[in-house]
Amino acid sequence: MTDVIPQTDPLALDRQVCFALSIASRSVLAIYRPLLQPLGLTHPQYLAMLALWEHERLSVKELGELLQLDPGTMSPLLKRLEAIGYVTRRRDVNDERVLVVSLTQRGRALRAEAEKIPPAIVEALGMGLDELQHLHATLTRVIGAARGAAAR
Amino acid sequence: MTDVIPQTDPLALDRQVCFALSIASRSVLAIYRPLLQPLGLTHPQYLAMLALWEHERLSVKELGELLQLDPGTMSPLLKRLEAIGYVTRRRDVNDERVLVVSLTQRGRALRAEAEKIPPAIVEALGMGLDELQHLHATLTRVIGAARGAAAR
DNA sequence: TCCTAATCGTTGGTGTGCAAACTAAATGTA
DNA sequence: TACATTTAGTTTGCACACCAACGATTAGGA
Repeated sequence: MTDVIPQTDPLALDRQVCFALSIASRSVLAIYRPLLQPLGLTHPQYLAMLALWEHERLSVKELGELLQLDPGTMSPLLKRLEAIGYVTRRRDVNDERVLVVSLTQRGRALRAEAEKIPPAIVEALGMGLDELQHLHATLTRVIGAARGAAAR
Repeated sequence: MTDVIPQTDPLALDRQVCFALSIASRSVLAIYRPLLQPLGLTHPQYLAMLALWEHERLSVKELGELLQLDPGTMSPLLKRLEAIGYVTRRRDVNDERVLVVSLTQRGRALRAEAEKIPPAIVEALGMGLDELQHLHATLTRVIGAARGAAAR
């Protein structure tokens, strides 16, 4: 009972879940930033690399679906990854509409560096693994609920 | 036990908390968007209005601290709110460095419209209030942990 | 086969977020 | 009082994130 005065205002800033969600997301990204900088990656670029380390080659559309990002967001992002030299972008031979993104040798090699990041984050956050797993589960439920709402 | 094959790869995309956090944040914001559009507000602008409905008048610095946003982000955002006609921006008479942001009549009146939003969100998400409160508490812990890490 | 519709990615516009350089104003100190 | 320092906002540059319009390609149907 930290609040003597009951918070009844549904518009109180510190009661908004969306507000907590934005800040939490930005705060956690801020921890990644210095760790990703040596790799030359931003956080969305890092997520794209994670997807490629898992799948080796993906179309822009598939990557966008995995990361839940617009093609208009993916397109320039992938061009930057290509400019750095971590991926190649080539039209599919069987369907000239689709652009296949593949890892370069340098992109594949980067994985070894990236493996240091998750433990560094956990260490920096100072939260237990069980707690983080629980958070992950909760967030997954929110994502499901939000996507359900969007579909309606 | 949905996973037959144990997920041991710490770089698996769907195990990253940062990934879940980004997507959850964006997914929830997507629910706000159509609700805020009639008010002519983006989500960050909505958060600024929440702060002003609570405090009536705030300096740019104070607003930035409340919303955890850069002055470089606040500055153009507040100009847009002024252009719409919801706030005024005036230099403080006692200290010409600080810019005081205050609500206009229209800005104050908007609150009545905004009151419909939180229940609409809860309804759309279809999650229980207790569940949302629990999420809020968890996010608050993450924010604290992340801010602690940043300070180190 | 020809034509319409659907698919895939790109481009341009707007609005954040963050960092760094900059201006104006106030503060503290010699 | 004069000057260096600090503080508050603005501006610029870059990278998302989303939307709408567009061009190229493919698939489907008359």
